[in-house]
Amino acid sequence: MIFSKACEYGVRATLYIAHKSINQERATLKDIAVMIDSPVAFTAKILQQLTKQNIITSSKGPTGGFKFEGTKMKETKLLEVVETIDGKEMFTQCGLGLKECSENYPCPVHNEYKHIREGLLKMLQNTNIYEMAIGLENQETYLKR
Amino acid sequence: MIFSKACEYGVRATLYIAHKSINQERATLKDIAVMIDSPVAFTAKILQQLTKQNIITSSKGPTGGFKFEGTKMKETKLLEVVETIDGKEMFTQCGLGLKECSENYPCPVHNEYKHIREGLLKMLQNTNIYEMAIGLENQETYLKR
DNA sequence: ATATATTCGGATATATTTGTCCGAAATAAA
DNA sequence: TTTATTTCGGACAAATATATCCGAATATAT
Repeated sequence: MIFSKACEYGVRATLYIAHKSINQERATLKDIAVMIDSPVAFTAKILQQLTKQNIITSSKGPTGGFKFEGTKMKETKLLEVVETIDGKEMFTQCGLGLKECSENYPCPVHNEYKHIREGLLKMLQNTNIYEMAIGLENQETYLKR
Repeated sequence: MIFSKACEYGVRATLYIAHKSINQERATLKDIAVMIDSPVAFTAKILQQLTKQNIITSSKGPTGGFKFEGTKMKETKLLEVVETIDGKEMFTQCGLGLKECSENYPCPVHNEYKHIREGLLKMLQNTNIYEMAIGLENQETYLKR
């Protein structure tokens, strides 16, 4: 509920692609959708966003698909994926929806909410794609069910 | 973005009602909508939910409106308001949308996300309506703009 | 009694998110 | 060059969230 459905699919797809890239394999849209259990065409749109942001690369035709280029996977944080799909607003906006909420003009939950928001941001900044893909590799973590 | 728009309005309305109740005054729908800057009819629906949950009470007719009964305001935590409107799912669901995500079958963000979710839950459990209404009373915090 | 002010509840409208469809473009292999 | 396989992009559809409208029910005061 913190992340949109699109973002959930996006992160799962990204991690699956990373997992494949570690083994020098491309991931096709069909493959991805099956492996992360997501709607194919909707997933395609999300992958296009990630491709435009140069997080992943795509190629068409047979042998085409999605992958991480070079060391990109090790340099990319979860935050970049989330921001590409859900935007940065969730890390800046007021918990009660006020436009002008700030230290000088705080809403009633300003301080308490700020900590949550910052915790989330730090978590996403500190989590990198490669490390999570290794967890998948070792079957310590999963992307569907 | 963590809370729905309905929930944002609901919390703001609740705090305004609490603020009025401290001064032994009722809050009418119109009054509330103006003071928290929310759409009137939509706010009405949300207040009905809170009334059905017995968080606030309502009365019809002239002199009618919404208020906190007796010591209710001091006993009510922010969590109850949020759960009434947005449900409990946000405190239990997987960050990547998996149905069966758990300690035994974790998604790649399971542990990291768990801390965020629990932090949010604790924050909402520890925040009570009365204390926040006092902040409004003292003009240390605000409900609109 | 009547008029007035309020909440309640159902139907409807609008906006956004989620999801689908399909033809075009690109690429590789036969 | 043809065929097969893939992503791309635009239009469309469905589901959900947000918001409005209006008459009914209720309560108060005149």
